[in-house]
Amino acid sequence: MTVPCKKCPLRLRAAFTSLSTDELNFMERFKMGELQVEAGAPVMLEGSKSPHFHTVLSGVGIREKALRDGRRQVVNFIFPGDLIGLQAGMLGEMKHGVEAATDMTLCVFSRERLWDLYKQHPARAYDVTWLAATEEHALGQALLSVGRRTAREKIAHLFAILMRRGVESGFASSETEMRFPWRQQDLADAAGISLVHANKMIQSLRKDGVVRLDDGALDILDADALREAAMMDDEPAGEDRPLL
Amino acid sequence: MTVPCKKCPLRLRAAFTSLSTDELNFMERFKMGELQVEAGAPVMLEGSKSPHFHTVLSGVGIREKALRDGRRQVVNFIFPGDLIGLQAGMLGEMKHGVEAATDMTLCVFSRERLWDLYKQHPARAYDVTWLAATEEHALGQALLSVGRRTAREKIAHLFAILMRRGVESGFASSETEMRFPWRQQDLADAAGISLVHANKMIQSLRKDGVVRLDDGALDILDADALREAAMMDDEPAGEDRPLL
DNA sequence: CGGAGGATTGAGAATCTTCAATAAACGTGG
DNA sequence: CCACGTTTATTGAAGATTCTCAATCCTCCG
Repeated sequence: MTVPCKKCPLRLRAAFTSLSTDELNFMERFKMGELQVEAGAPVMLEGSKSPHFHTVLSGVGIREKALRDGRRQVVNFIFPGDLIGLQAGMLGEMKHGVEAATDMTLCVFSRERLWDLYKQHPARAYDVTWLAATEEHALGQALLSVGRRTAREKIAHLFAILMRRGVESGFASSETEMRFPWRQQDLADAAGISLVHANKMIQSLRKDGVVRLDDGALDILDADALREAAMMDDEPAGEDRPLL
Repeated sequence: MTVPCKKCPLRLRAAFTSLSTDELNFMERFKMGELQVEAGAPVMLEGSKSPHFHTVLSGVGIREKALRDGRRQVVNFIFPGDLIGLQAGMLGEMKHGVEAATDMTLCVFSRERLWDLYKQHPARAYDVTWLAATEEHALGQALLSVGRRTAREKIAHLFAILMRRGVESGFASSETEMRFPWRQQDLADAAGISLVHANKMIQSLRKDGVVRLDDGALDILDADALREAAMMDDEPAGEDRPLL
């Protein structure tokens, strides 16, 4: 049994802007169903040409790309409310793979009707572009980090970013604590460093009392120290994020 | 004297899709003027809140971000036809700076009227999203490169990507030769390596007869060797790219 | 109990960075 | 036309960071 858009639990969160009744009705016809994916399983494969795209209803995952010899880069982390597969919708095929880190449930939309959305609901089309621009911003941040931060700064930055996204999306259980289903290998591949070295940087942050990370949970012990270790310039809190 | 959209020289290129008369008229009212920027000068500053955004009519440049201590990452290279400042339009402020590498001339659009575009010309709104999605793809590629390629592969990959963009946009003078106004420091900052090491990797590619780079010109001497050195999987040629 | 996946640690090896010096190219003022 | 300052390119060498290899440990699960 699928959740009707009118009762979408994500929409209750303050972080998402609200839709008119008319728009909700459209979305409801737009929505083709739901998709369940198990932790560890692929959601979409790099290069695939799915006729669908998705919004994450619950759970988290990663976006990843690979070189032909297998070297892997985690491009981004996925949280509830994120749009998946827009690239396939616009560009014909997925330019990265998506993998579930926890069990995930996804809203399934028809790629064909994306065009109807643009024609009939320009405000929602605007939202789609907003999401794409935000995604672009996130990738730019990641690129700066991977290109110019030291290994320790990269790991600290990842923790800071992940926690922020967790809080914004409601995935985190508090401002400082969050379930952490990702492997150290995922962190290493996101930071562009080796697994061994990633582990050593995590140890360093632990030793200095900046974060705790065990039993699949992340705990920010000293937020200021973390920002410092991550070389972050404090950004103002994000505005409301559109949904679907 | 500014170029009317109807006579936009870029539109003549096969790589750009064509607009209806109606749309051209709209674009003409949308366009507020032209902007000239000298080589080396900033086009937009990171964090700025310009009421305008732009399409590049001629010339090339770079997008860059910086850490607060000055470490710089070149996020992307800009070619004719590229959209600049969409982020400021959607997100309120520029998330990266833009700098001219050659003299550039830009089309100036009003940020406020972007919304009118969405309401009145959904097909063009779709194009804007297409451009954003393509940009996102490019950043994903860059991230994979910076995170997982070796220094030599990174430099080779940059040459390959730059040449491809140059050819697609008409900036390159042939399939293998292109004016190259960027400094080695820009390449290093794009690859996420030091200037000294970037220079050594360039030397290595020269020594192996892969590229020539001097007098401000890049010459691909052996395209296959370049793809090999860059660890590229050959992508099919890009489809038509929308303009404005 | 045995196997698999993940985390941890030590150590030598490589890649890459920083420092430092020189060379080449170019525009400016005299 | 030349001297000079500025910017960019080039090269060598020492030093760091980061990587790879390899072993151990731990937890979970059938």
